[in-house]
Amino acid sequence: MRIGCGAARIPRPDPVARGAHAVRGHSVSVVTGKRRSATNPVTIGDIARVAGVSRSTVSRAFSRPEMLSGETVHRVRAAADQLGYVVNHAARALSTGRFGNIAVVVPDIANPFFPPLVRRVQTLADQADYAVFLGDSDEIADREANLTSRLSAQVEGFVLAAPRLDEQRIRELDAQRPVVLVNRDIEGLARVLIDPSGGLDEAVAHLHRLGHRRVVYLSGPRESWSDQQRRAALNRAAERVGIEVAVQELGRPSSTGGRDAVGGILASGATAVIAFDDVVAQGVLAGLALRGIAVPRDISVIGCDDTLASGTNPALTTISAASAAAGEAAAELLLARLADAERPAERVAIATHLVVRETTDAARPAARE
Amino acid sequence: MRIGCGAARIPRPDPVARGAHAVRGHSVSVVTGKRRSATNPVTIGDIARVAGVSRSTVSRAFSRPEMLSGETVHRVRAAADQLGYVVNHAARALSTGRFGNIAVVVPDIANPFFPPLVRRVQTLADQADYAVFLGDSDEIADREANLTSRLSAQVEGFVLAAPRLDEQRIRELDAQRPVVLVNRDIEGLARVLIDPSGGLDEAVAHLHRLGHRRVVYLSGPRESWSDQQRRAALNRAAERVGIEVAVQELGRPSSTGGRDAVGGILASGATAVIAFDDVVAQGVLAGLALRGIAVPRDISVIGCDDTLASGTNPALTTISAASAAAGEAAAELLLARLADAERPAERVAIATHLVVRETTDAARPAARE
DNA sequence: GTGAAAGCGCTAACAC
DNA sequence: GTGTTAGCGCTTTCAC
Repeated sequence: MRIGCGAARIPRPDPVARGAHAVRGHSVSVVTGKRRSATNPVTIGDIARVAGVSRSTVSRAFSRPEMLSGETVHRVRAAADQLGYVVNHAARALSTGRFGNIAVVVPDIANPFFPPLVRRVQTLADQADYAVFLGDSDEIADREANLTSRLSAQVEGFVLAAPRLDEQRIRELDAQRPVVLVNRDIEGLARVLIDPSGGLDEAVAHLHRLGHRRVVYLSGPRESWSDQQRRAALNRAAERVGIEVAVQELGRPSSTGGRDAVGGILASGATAVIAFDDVVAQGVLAGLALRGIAVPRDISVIGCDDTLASGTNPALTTISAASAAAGEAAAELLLARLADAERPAERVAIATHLVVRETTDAARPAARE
Repeated sequence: MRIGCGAARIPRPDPVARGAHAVRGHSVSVVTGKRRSATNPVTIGDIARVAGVSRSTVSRAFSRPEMLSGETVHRVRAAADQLGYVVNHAARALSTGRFGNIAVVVPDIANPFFPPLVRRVQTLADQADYAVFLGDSDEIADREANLTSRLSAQVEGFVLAAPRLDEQRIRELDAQRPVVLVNRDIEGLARVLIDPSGGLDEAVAHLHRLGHRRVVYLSGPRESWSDQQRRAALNRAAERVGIEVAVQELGRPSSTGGRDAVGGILASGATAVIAFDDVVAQGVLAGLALRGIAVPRDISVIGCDDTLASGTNPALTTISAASAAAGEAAAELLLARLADAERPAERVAIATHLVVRETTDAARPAARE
């Protein structure tokens, strides 16, 4: 048994002994008799002891070094480095309310629209010393609600990308923690909106010029703001030039969904397809290929989001969406808001345009006309 | 001044008055007069007051309801629901050491190999009531180190996917918190390994059968275990059948990297290309198309990971990698470990095979031979 | 410039 | 079965 450790409670025998045994309340094999703290391997108290100062001083050395003598700061920092200290944000948050965490919630991280967005958010957050939680709602509003409420006690703010939640719940969340929306337009909230109308106007004009008079729109999820915008913008543009639009409901955007929609597309008699996104469009391409229907000879296909680059077969004409740019704008909005609570909730709009691929133009006068 | 509140310290006057003042230390514009607690809007103490029980009882009603009378549990839960209570995991962690968080760290979330993996991890974690942090190291070992150390005080464990960190630092991390590796083989650590040899054997046999005798391998990042494995497995298989392999170093896998490699590929005189992953292979396809070189007539291309489905042009022959399956296995390993600390670190292997696309077989006898 | 003490929200020995 | 008390790691008045 060790003797002579005068401290009121012996915090931690020594670096080696530390880290060896179980958690409070559990009787784990006590053979070694060692145990590390519930959370941090090295705490402010450890540093205080080594540096010969109080815990407050150590704390200040990190958060308000200007309050301390340079000498002290240096000594504390040295001790911290030596011990390998890393701040416990959770504990800090308990007293400051600042977690140093934000959350990004998406409907489906496997949908190629979102990874570039998430990546930008993560990068900017990291630069501002925030860590990021990722929530994947699987396109389900209630799961999104669970995620956000679960997370709200650990984050300072949210980026909700294409949220499926109803407006009411989003407003409630925003009342708790600052929220930045991507592709969802709620008055008074910070939001980044990708406006599809520019790209769709061009797409419709393009199709019209090529002789198409009837197109089918393969929709996205009902809850999707983007889908609503695209639908509306398409109808407006089509009406203007005298093109007829038939909508085919698809729900969750997926390649198989697009493939399975081919039957309906052909039955509709349309000569061109505009898909909710590139993933769906790619499925359509695959489905058409299976039936031996040639694109663009027999039918034209246009996607949205420009997520598949020129990788499809044939290379897909699409409408740009700039998801990374949206992620960047969202992160900036949120971080600025966290840095300055008084900042008003801004609204950022991102324009789109038609991207016609060089290799093959998916839009052509339909042979069946 | 309020009198008669016998408690040693007055916790909080009442629900309305609460939230009425500024953040500790900050003098915020008090016009609205509203302000919530540093972290949670409603705490265990609030519930205790409403339900007329002690805070411990409230706590127990959630963590160990079987200790309490059904009546009490019910009353507490009712009060909690009414107030809209959500547990503060950070505070809980401070006393239990259990955060209810895990972290997934990837080199590049925009690389299509990772989203399905991350998604599976997130889904399984969610089911076990864990929230997940996402770290994107941008392929940089030091950033990965920062992320993991930053996060280690808020998570119970890590999934490190294709980590770029050196073995030593990974071991140190694992000593702090359980780590599960994906595509990195470190003895004694839990890991999920996708074994490329099956698929590469098939690919090489396939190419050999078609008459190819010289292939170029477009490598991945040096730090990548997967790349090392693929390189080695390819060399073994090639040697066996008498095919010559030229390696072209590429670093970070990207479509543009693949496209820019085309010059070197052509100069090498090889008749087939095996790329580190599908993204690179797609870039090669694009680069070849730009030069008017036909695949598979003039040269054959095979990818890895099967991340682009049949969306490339022409549809890409590739080697399966099952990133979702890897994510699932990794999550299971980690969650099992968290539920039972005594569990040994397992090693899971995932086999691969060659996926020859229906539309067009990218491997053919080279015309230039 | 630095230390003592209280407290963030929660859990867990230890009474009763 | 339930309340009391102490304490997780950190910050922050308030003294000195």
